This record gives sequence, structure tokens and C-alpha cells, in this order.
Amino acid sequence: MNLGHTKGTDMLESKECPDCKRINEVLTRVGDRWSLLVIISLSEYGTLRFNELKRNLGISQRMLSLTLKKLERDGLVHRTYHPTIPPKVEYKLTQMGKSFREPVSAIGSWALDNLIKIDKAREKYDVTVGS
Amino acid sequence: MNLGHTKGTDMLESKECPDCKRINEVLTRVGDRWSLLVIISLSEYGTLRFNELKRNLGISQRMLSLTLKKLERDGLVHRTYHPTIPPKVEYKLTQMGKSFREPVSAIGSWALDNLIKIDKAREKYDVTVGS
DNA sequence: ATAGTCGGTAACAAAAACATACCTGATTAT
DNA sequence: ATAATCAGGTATGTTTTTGTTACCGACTAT
Repeated sequence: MNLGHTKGTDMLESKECPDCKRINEVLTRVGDRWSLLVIISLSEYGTLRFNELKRNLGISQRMLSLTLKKLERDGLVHRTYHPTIPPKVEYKLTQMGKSFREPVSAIGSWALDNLIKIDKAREKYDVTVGS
Repeated sequence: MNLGHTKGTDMLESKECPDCKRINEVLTRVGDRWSLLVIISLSEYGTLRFNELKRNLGISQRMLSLTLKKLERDGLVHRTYHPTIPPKVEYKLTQMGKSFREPVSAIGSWALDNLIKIDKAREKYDVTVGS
């Protein structure tokens, strides 16, 4: 008995939490998994070439290319092109990139500390809720 | 003159960076944008109902439902159901959820501090690289 | 009677992420 | 000659994530 548009619809009514939106923006920008892993690698090794990153992370050429371009565009990574033969391109963190390393490694440490707890919580949840 | 499989293929050769993989796991679990925003909201307000969160974040019902379920499963959020009429469901952080709040707000603060810089970097990049 | 609240779910559409394979051009190593 | 290296670009698909819309039951307020 669907009489059309009589029932309530779910509009999005975001108005509050002004900061949340902006945090949201940044998180969607640098919050994907490859970006963070690239930043972690660069912060550990200082400077890395394209294929060094590729080998370290097990990322595909295409995703690495896209990820580095995004990070460079956002001012987190600096790219240096040496027109030698074969070509040599080096990537390193900018100042802003380095400053981002701190909150990121905070998350990383927490992750390492709590992985086991999370796994256990999952098991318990899956048992009680059961599927 | 393509003779088939003679040319090099792009294999993925991930072997190094043992920690990266595990950090990756947590980041893919709680690293999506809604999870972090839910955690931030709960840490600020203590306890929130479903629709309160929905209004605060401007998130769709479905995404909030999925996000909360994931967070509950991972042991970061606790759900209390009051079978009143209308029903009342309250969400709050667990102990582990609270411990996660610190690294999360570190990211949040960084995001707020650096949004403008990122925007400027983008502009500059778009101009020099041009489209 | 009709619309609204509450906390969701199911079905579907759109978008983003990711994978796979192949291409370049100059050069070196085999 | 042939293959390999370097740093990607491009084309095409698949898979995952995200968002939209409608719907539920049980009640209240108009």
C-alpha cells in the first residue's frame, strides 16, 4: 500500500558541529590507507624513490602514483625530479608533512597496542550476536 | 608487435615493513571518516542517542548504523538499549574507546590547524601544474 | 485521519578505491 | 637483438564504500 510520498523521508540536516565538517575534509583527503603508509615510510627513511616506496609498501604503480600526486598537491610531500638516465625521482616529507607524522604515529602506536583487544572484542561480539 | 606475455608485468612484491601491515589493519578498521567523527562526538558529549549523533554529524541513518555497529564490534563503543516507547538507544565510549580518543583528537587538532595551509598548497599546485 | 518521533533495515544507485595489464623513451647489461 | 631499469601514463575492469530512498512498528500530538 505505497501511497507515494506520504511517509517521512530522511533528509540530511547537518547544521551543528562546525569543526567536525572541517576535520572531515582533512580526513577524507589524507585519511585513506595508502597516504598514511606513504607518510610513515617517508618519515622513517627520510627520502625514497618511486620504486623504493612501491617495493616497501606492496602498492601498485597506479595507486602509488595517484597517492603521491595527492600528497604533493596537498603540500605534504615534496617531489624532486632528476632528469638523469634512467630518471630519478625522490620523495620526502615537507615541513607540514613532518608535522603530520606526530598525530599519525600516535594512532599507529595505539593501533599496535590494541590490536589484540580489538580482535578479542570482535570474537565476543560475533559469538553473542551470532550470525 | 605484441607477442603476448613477453613484457614485464606488475607484480606486487610486498615483503617489508612488518608494522605497516598491522597499523594498516587498524586504520582500515577505524580509519574511515565517520568512525573518527563518532568517536570525537562521543568523547565530547559522553553519551548520545542515535538521532542525536545523526543530527550532530550530518550522517545518513544507514552510515551511522553501520559505523556504530562496527565500533561496537571492535569494542570501542558500548550500546545500551532501553525498550521504552519510543525506543531509546544510548551510545558511549568503552574504556578502550576512551583511550583511542587521545590519538584521535591529535589528528583532529592537526586537521584544524593545517586546513588552510593545505588549501593554499592545493591552489599553488593547481596553478603551476595547470590543467 | 494525518503527520511526526524513535532506531533502525532492505534494496538499489552512484562513486571511489583498487587491481591488472600494457605502453613509453633512453640507456645499460646480456 | 633482447631484456631489464627507471618513473610513470593509460585503459579497463572488479571490488568496496558510500549515499539515497523507502519502509517498519508502536506510539503521540494535531
